[in-house]
Amino acid sequence: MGTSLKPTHTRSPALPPLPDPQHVDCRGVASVLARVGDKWSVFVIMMLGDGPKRFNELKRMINGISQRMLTLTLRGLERDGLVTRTIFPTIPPRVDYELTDLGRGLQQPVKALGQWAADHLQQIEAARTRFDTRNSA
Amino acid sequence: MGTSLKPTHTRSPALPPLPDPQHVDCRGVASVLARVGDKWSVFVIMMLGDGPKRFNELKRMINGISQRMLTLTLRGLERDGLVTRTIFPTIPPRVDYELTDLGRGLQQPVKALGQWAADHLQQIEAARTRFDTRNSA
DNA sequence: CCGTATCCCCATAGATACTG
DNA sequence: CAGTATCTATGGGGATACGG
Repeated sequence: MGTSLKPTHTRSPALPPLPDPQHVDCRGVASVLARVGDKWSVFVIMMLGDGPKRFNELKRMINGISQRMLTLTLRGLERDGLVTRTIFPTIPPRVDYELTDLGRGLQQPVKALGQWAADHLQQIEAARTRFDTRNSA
Repeated sequence: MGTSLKPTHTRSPALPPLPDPQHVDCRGVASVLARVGDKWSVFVIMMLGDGPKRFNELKRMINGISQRMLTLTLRGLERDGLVTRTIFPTIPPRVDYELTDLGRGLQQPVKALGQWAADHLQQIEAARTRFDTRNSA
């Protein structure tokens, strides 16, 4: 947004326009990035890429996630409108989670990032080893 | 939506090949995503987009970051080979941080993600409000 | 089967003070 | 100017047990 050019408080000569984390846009964007950086969210989003899944189905697919964390992660994604939660009042109960259009949209940039990460993992790990070696010596 | 018309859940008795977070690739990718999800890393990477910056220059640009956090963030980025640290043994001392080629490469997918976040922030915030309203009632 | 509730640990962020 | 050192506190995340 090109927010109006209000000459703020005339405090400092010129405030940086974009990089202020307190700025609304930055904070909003950061909150989305935080979700991506979330330990489990990305995995869940990827799992749901090929159709709806049930709770325990997801739990089994994502090896290592606790029931609690899966619930919290799904709630967070649901809250952000990225997945839908559908309850089938059967016995035993059944709940399906499915990506929304918004969630599917997020998949692309996330995949791009994941692709980049996979492509450069070698370089990064090499850099880490080098750094650790230099520093531990 | 267009997901293939899977007749059933074809419950595979075997283990899923890709989505195991314990798998090396997944963990590696996750570690990169974690860095992106880091509260400050993305800001720093963006700040360095237009040339090298000094420590306090960055600190001033990123409103709200503490000295400690900036140091830790920069160390992490340096460790991953995303930024370089150049010391000028002058008085007073001067240290320049600059994006490496690797770091510049990471900028693109990150920008794409940031762009998506900015584009859909309205939708997400609306979803959050709706969810919170429904749930608090 | 699908969650919520509780307890506990420790990793991390912030504030502050000090050094090269 | 550019850090390091130290302390504290907040909360993320795992394990477990119980409820609908």
